[in-house]
Amino acid sequence: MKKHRHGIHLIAEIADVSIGTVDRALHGRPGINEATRQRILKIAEQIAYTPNLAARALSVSKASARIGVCIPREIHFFYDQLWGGVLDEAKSVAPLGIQFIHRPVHALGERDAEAFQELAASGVDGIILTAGNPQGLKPLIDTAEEKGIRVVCVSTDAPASRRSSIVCVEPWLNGHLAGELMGKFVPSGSKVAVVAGMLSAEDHRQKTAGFSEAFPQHCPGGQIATVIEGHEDEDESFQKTFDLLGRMPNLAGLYVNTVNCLPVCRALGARGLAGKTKLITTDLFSEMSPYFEKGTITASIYQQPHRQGQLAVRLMADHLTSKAAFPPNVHLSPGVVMSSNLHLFREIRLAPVRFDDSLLASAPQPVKVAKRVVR
Amino acid sequence: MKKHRHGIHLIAEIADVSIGTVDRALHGRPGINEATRQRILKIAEQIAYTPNLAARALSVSKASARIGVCIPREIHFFYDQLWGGVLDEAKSVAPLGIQFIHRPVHALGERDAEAFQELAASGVDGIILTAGNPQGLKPLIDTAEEKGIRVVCVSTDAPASRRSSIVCVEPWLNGHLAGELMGKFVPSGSKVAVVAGMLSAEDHRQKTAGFSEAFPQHCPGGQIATVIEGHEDEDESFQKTFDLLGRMPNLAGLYVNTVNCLPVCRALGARGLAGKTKLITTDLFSEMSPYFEKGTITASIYQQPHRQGQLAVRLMADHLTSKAAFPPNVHLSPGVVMSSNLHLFREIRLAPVRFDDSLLASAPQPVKVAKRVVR
DNA sequence: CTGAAAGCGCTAACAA
DNA sequence: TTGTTAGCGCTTTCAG
Repeated sequence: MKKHRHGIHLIAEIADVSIGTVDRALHGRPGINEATRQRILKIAEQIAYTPNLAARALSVSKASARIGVCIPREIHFFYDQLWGGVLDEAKSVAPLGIQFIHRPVHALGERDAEAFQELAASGVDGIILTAGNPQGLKPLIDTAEEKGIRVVCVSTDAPASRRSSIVCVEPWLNGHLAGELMGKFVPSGSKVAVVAGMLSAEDHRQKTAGFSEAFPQHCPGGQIATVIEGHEDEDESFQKTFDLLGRMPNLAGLYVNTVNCLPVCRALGARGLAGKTKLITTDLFSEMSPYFEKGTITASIYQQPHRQGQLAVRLMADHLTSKAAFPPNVHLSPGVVMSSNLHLFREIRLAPVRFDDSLLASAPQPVKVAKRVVR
Repeated sequence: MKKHRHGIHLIAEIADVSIGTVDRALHGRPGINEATRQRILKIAEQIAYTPNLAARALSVSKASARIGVCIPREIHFFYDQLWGGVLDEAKSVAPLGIQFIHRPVHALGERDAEAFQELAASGVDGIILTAGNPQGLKPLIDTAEEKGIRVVCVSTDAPASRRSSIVCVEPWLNGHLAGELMGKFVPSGSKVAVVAGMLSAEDHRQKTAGFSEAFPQHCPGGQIATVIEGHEDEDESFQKTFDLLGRMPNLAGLYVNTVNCLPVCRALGARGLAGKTKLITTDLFSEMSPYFEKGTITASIYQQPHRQGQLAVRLMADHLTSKAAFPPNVHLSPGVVMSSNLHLFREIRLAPVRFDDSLLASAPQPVKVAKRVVR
C-alpha cells in the first residue's frame, strides 16, 4: 500500500528523483541538469502543482523579518490614522512571523534622522518612513538601501533618494482635483483664493500649484485672486481670512490646502458667507463635521491616511515574504468628502484614536488563548 | 547552551511540562489537571503567546478553513475588478492555510441558488456571495448560517437574510452623493434628468431615490424633470436620451445610475451638448476615459469593486482564523472620479482583467514556477 | 493525568 | 549533479 503523497513529494515520486532535486528545479536554483529540470517542470505543470504557502512560511521560520516604522505622532488628525492603518495591517501579517519596531518621532521631520539611524542600526529588514526632511534623510536612506534595508516612504516622499517605493496622494494632484472641483462649483469668471499653511513647505507649494493649474481650466475666465499663508496658526489664519473676505467680498471660493481649516470656517461664518462662498478643504477630522452639515464646507479632499498605512505595510511585507518587487510608487486617488458621505469616513465614525504606548513595544499581538474550543 | 524555543515549546519549557500538556491547556481539551492548566494559561498570557497559524494549518494538513466564492463573471467592467480583489486577498491569506472554492455564476442572479447550494454542500466554512435575487437566496442563506456556514454578501445585499455581514456601497447613498454633486454643479433652479437601467431593479430604484432626495437639497429650486429607463440596451439608451435632449434642451444635468453610460455620452455628443450638460455617471471602465478628457463626463461615482472584494475576503478570513466578530456591515464611501484623478484608478491604469479559467479550480493558486530566481 | 513522537510540505545545509 | 536530513510550530495518537 503506497502512501498518498502531496506537493513536492508527489512530483519527486513521479519523476523518480529526490525532493531536493524537485526543489532545485522549481526554484531555478543552480546545480541541476537542465534535462531533469525540464522533466520536473513538466510534471509539475501536469499535476497543477501549487506550493503550500503555509508550509513555506513555516519552513526555516525565515519569516522572522523585521520592519521598522518611523512616523510622527503629531498632528493627531492625520497621523493617528496613518498609525492605525500600519497597526491594523501589522496585525494581519503578524501570523506570517513579521515583527515591527516602532520609532515614532514627535512631529513630521523632527529628529527623524536619528530615529532612522537607530532603526537602520537595529537590524531591521525594512523601514517605513514619513520623510519629513528629505534632503537630510536622503544619504541615510541611500546607505540603508545599499545595505539591503528596503525603505518605503509613506505620505511624504524623499523623491531624490533610492527608497524602494512611495505610498502617497501626490500633493500636486490633490490640489489639481480641488481646482477641478472648484472650477465646477463656481460660475464662469469667478475669483477664488487659496489659504495655504506656508508656501515654503514643498507639500503646500505643490498643492497650490496643482490648484492654480486646474482651476482656470475648469472655470472659464476664472482667476486665483490671491494666496495667503496661515502658518498653521489659528489666530493668524482667522485674521488673514477675515481680512481677505472683507477686502474681496465677491470671492466665490476658498481652497484651504492645510489641515488647519477651522479658523477659515469661522471667518466665513463671521462674515456671513458660510455656505455662500464655496469652501474646499483638505483632510478630515471630527471637528469639521458641523461645518459640513451647515454647508460651510462644500467638499474636502481626503488623503486616506489609514489606507496609506495599510498599503505601506503590505508592500513591505509582500516583498519580505515573497520577494515581490516593489512598484516604483503607489499613488492613491484622494477621496472627495461631502455631506452625503461624510459619515462613512473613519475619522467621523470612530472615536479619536489614542496613541497607545504599546506602539513602542514590538510584540506582534496580545494573548488570545481560547478557553474552550468547541468543535 | 540552550536552544531558543518558540510558541508552545517555550511555554512548555517555562512550565516544565511537555508540549502535549500545553496544547491541552490552551485548547481546553480534557485530561489535564485544572491547576496546571491555569498555570500554563498564565504563562501563555505573560509571554503574549500567539499561535502560529501557518503551523496550525500545516499540521495534519487540514486546511484551516475553506471559503466558497459565488460572484458573477458578467458584467466584466465591474465583476472582473471584484474578482480581482477577492483573488488578491485570497493570495495573501493563503499562507494561513485558507483555501478558496470558486463557483462563478454567469451574470448577477443567474442560477445563483444552485451555485450557493453546491457550495454549502461542499463543506465550506464560509461563503462570499453577490446576492442577485435576495428573495430566492434568503432561505438558503439562513439555513447555511444555521449550520454554521457564515455568509458574507458583497456588493449586492440580501438584507432580510441572516447573512453575517455585507460589504458594499449603499445604492441610496451612491445616488445621494451624485445628487449632492449635481446640485453644486448646476445653477439654482436647474432641471436635470435621471437615466436608469430599469427601475424594477432595487439597486436602480434606490440610486434614483437617493439622487432625487439630495439634488433639490443642494440646488435651490432645482427639479428632476424626468427619469428614463434604458433597460441596459445600447440603442434604447441612446435613442431615449437623444429624444429627451431634443425635447428639453435646457436640461442642465444628467445622472446615469447604470454602468451603461456610453450611449448617453454619444447622445450628448450628437446634440452638441457634450461638456455643456453636466453628466454624472456610475462606475468606471476604460472606454469612459475619452469622455472624461473631452469633458463630456463631469464626474463618475465609483464603487471600488476591487476593494469590496478584498474586504469581503478579509472579513471572512479574520473571522475564520481568529473568530473575529463580523461587523454588521461595511459601507464604503463611493469614490468620485473626475478628469484629474481618472488615471489613478485601476480600471484605467491596468489592462482589462481577463477571466481566467483557473478561477474555476479550487486550488488556491495556479502553478507559478519560477524559471529562475535571481537573488 | 502526562509525556513522547510522528508527521504536515517546504527550505536549506550538508553528504555523496 | 543528486540525495539525505534536520527542522519550522502545531495537532494528534499512543504509551506510560
